[in-house]
Amino acid sequence: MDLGVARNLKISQLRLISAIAEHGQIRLAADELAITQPAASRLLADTEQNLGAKLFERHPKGMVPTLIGRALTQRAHKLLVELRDLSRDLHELKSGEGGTATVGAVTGAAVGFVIPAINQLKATSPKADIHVNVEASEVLVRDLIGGKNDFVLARLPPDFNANEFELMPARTETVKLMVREDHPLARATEVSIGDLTHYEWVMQTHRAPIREAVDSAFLQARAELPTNIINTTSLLAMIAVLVSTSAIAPLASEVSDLLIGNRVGAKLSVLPVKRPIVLTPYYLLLVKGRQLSPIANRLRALVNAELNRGSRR
Amino acid sequence: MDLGVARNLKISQLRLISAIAEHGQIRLAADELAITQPAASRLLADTEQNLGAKLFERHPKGMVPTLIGRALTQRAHKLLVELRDLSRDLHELKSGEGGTATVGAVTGAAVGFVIPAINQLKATSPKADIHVNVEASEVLVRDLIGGKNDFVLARLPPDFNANEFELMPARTETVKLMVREDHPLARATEVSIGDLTHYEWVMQTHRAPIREAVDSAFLQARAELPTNIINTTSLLAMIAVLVSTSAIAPLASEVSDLLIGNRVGAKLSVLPVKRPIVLTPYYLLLVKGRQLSPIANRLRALVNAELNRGSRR
DNA sequence: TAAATACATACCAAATTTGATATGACGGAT
DNA sequence: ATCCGTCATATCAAATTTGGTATGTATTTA
Repeated sequence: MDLGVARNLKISQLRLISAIAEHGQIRLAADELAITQPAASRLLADTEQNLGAKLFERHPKGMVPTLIGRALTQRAHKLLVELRDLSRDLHELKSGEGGTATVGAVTGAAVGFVIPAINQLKATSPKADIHVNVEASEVLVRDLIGGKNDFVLARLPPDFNANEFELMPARTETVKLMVREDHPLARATEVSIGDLTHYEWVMQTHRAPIREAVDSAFLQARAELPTNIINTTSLLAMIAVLVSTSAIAPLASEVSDLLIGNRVGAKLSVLPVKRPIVLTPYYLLLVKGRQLSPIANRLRALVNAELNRGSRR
Repeated sequence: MDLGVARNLKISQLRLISAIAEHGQIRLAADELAITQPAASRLLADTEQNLGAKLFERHPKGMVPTLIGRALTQRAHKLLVELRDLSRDLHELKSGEGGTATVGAVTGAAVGFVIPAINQLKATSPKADIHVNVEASEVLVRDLIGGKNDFVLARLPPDFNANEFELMPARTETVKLMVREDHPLARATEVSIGDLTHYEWVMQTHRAPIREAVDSAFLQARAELPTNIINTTSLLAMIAVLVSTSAIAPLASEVSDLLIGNRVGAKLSVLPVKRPIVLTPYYLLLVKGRQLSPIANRLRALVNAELNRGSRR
């Protein structure tokens, strides 16, 4: 991974940047770092030279971040939080604490299989510490490899080696284009993706599989991509936009089915597009050779059973 | 901020840890860092000594992360991504690029005011680059201070200094307890929070304001806290659990209103609790003295207008 | 006008880092 | 038994870092 100018940064520099932004004075920041004011001044100057940018404007009564300084301060803060959490993780793991089951799933799989399995597990073990991550496959698989998820229901991104994983029965996921119930196109008998270019859209940003699947559908239809788009990952925001505008939102079919199904009954409709928009299949993935906690193993077995109950599509 | 053992970490160590985990061999990791294998071996050994933990098990054919090593690898990766993004930010800002409007809002405010304002902005500037962060207040305010959000609709957490902000008209947010439409308690005329201890719950983890408000309501009623809880931040997961179990989910009243209102019409009900569960008021917050981009200023004005249209509560 | 406050620069010395080469230990493959 | 591949250790030297003290500059305050 190319870190650019950040490759030479030091944690002390991040701490200084963050402390100056917080206190507004380098003298106070120096105190926090337990160094003298001249040492802090030089450290800041060195940092600015390394980065090639002025981070703070100097004033008689202290310092104020520049625009770049604000951006850097925000990043520095995130980094420091991450470092603190790294220490905490380390401490907890050394103590033999921290036993949870963490399962990751793409949205459809979360709704269709993971939640039911968790509900079953909770029936017998109501106090089990279960965490559900609903994310894109790339994030899920990377986190699986990185040990953050115990197992995941996700697609296998192309640049990952399938041999590293145990894969369970495949599932195919499709995308439904949602609109509000009284949308101009809600009662259309059939629409082509190309007809939808000039509508408003609300969806995740680029690189989300759903977004790529939608972009791909436009390209395959040789149609222009939409440009009137609100970017958000929040389902809530999407629903709010859908019911108050003529926007279109692409959602996984399991999500769509949940929302407009009898149990929830949201007043949304699915556009009948000529060619279904299909996402690549997803799998229950585990890393070969990795041991799971007993609770994670039980949850995996329950998810597996849920997958096997439904017929293949 | 106390970084614990992480205070002495170096970026080269993070890169090494991440590269070893990725490649499985220290020789290949050394290649990636452009250092010799013995240098990498010593760097790893020094890192393990500093952290007081073994990160990798050595084998004749390479290395495998230990449990602690997996956790560290995941953190290291996050840190490296953050550093890369720091460099990218810096590069973009130096080039005069990167003009967006980023608004943060708690869930109710997002639904009630931000989405409508964005819809209006989009009507005249459909290609404006707008980002919406729906998070807890503490995250939003911290990110506001850190420059990540241009402005936010959030509560002011107690340990923040109100004088740093421009505050706009206050709003009070209440929590509604949601259940599926045919829940045993759905038609109750009145329930006490204490009656709900032994039901299943699905909600965010501790420290989320909604979770704290719910915990507080139980404590004020001198009732036991529920223990049968599924932890998730995903609204989708909550809805899925609600419609398939007898679980209760606390949601902001604006979210609740959106879901069960005429426009969405989800088959959920609100439990009529005797004492309303109230969250602290939230505000439109900006940092004093900070300049916003023109698009961010316009969005703020529109949000302000939305706030002023509704009557005070 | 003098004092106080805040940041900047110069210089110094000790400690640490950084990366190399040379070589050893260990386990697996042939 | 030998060779190969991978990781570990020892040693060295150059460069860099780290933090200090002393002092300077600029602005504000009393």
